[in-house]
Amino acid sequence: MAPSSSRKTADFKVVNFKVVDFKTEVLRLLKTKNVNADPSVLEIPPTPEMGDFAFPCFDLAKPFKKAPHLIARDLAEQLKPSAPIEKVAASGPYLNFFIDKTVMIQQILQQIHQQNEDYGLHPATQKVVVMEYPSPNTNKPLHLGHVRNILIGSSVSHLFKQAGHKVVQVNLNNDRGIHICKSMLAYQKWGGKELPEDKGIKSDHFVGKYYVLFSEKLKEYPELEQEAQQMLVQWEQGDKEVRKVWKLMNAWAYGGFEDTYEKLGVFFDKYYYESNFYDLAKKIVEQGVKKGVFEKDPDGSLFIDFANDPDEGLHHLGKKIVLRGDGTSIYITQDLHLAKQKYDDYKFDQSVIVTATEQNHHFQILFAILKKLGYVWADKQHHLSYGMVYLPHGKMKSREGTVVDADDLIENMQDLAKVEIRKRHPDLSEVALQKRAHMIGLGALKFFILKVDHQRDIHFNPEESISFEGETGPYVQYAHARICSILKKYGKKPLANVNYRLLKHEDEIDLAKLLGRFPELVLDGAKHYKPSLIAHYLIQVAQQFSKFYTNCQVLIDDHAVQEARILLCYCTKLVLANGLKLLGIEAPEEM
RNA sequence: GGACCCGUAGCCUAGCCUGGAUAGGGCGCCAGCCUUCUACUCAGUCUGAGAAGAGAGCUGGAGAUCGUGGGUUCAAAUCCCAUCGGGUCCGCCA
Repeated sequence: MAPSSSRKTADFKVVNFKVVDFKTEVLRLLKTKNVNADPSVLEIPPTPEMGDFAFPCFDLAKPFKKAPHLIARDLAEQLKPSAPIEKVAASGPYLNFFIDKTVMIQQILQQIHQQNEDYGLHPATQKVVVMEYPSPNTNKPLHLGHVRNILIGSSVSHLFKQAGHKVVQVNLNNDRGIHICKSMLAYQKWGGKELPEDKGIKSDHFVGKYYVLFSEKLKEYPELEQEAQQMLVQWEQGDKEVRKVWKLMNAWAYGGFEDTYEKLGVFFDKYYYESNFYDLAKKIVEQGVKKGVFEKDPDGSLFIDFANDPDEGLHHLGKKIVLRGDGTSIYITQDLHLAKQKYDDYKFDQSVIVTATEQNHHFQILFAILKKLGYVWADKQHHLSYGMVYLPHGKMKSREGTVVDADDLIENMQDLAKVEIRKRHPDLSEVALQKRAHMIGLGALKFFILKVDHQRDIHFNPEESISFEGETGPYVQYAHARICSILKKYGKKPLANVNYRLLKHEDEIDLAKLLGRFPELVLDGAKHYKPSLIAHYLIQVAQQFSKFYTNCQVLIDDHAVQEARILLCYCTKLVLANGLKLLGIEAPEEM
């Protein structure tokens, strides 16, 4: 059995920094002329020269009985801006607001400096979110699909935590069933007393080897299918010998999984085991029969038929068996139970399950059934699904052995990173090289996968991902390392009370404004389950930083300017590090 | 037969939920800038070529019928309908 995770969910720190909300100030000013608006209508103008916030006047056309551009023009004349709003100007149908740059930059940089690694963390909401992923089968090692699953699940968990929610990360081990018996049978027949350590193979790969062997031998001995079925019956009857092999091989699988989880930097708060509840699951179905949700087929199986449902929108879901005629449970039976179990355990406000899009239909039915069963929490479930991951040579296929193994992939990425690092640092020690290769290799992989919207298919390109240029993890990491190098040269602790008036170059202003948007990006990312928003934001920050750095020298003789720019660098570094952390990526001090 | 997802420059991608100002990035391509090194010519300077960048950086340019057709709207990449192309699913497998 896998050890239950020793890691506790992080405690929540109270965010108590008082921030001047510029949007509120803008709305307050508008209200002086009886214009009531919601913060969400305020836009950010396409270019900074046009202002900091824009209020579109289209909606006022009807009540004011005037053309939008005239309303904007008149309001611009009538409104009397006061600090921190400097100016109001009409631009066509838009009313643009200019905030005092010094005040704005000071607000942003001071907040970042004060909150430090908590910048981006929102006040606790008391909302409990259960994240379930990657829920592997224990008959083979984790593959490329699991990698995407894990990266999304883990990153969304981080986002929820930063948004102030309490997150419980759970992992269901699909540890029983015919597929498990297949690898067990193959091991019994052809494995001898062989142990993973004898062969020097990672233990989960060792298990996977016998799963593949089963498929191969099946061509020669078709009766194996029957034997595996027989083994499953024996397992259910508690046959000592079968259970012994089962425990042994599952332990090997778990050992390997833990290693892969650790390499990917993920931890779980709770493991569920299908074997613990597969036969309890039928109870929930029995209750459904009493409620009249499920019907009985002549052969004894239980089903639900949405085709006759009063809700026409559910008709396409069709008929679904929920319990076999012999009383044994199937996939959906167990998921019904697990959903309830998770609620009983955590009383969640939201439950998220991460799987590939091929299971969309399954979860539609699952959620529909839970609703029929009358659970109040049925609507609090979310299926977070993701598209395929393709490799340059084509789609991965588990049956044909072209599947890309997670461990191999990780190792490959590290090797690619090593080559890049060696090019630049021929004399770096082996230990340091290994450490950097891990940071950069994994950073490249994670960033490449997470920057793409989860619904899209990905064509993973290892060489492109590892590049230090373009929209890549290493590019963002590099920006971070560069700043660390500057701060090191500076040699002192960056101060928060600098002369903010000196940060007046447009690249300085743009960078500071961008940094100020991080907290809202965290909320957006959590709301939409989209780590990709963070990835794209980080690219923007890294680009803007490079631009600033090119045009504004930091380490210069003018102490006051130097201090101000150092603070800006320091805050940029914090945002990059905090953002990368949301993606599960390390921010290296040197590369 | 039905359901869902995707379609944005040669390639990859953001924006779509919640309609608004020139559809934002990246790769590749073209033209430049900064720094260093190497080699060559030369008295030296200028210039040329190549390589590189712990400032792996920056600037500019070319490149888009937002799959197509219709509708709603003052306004559509965004909403609605239809259609085409790609993918996934519709199992008493998981």
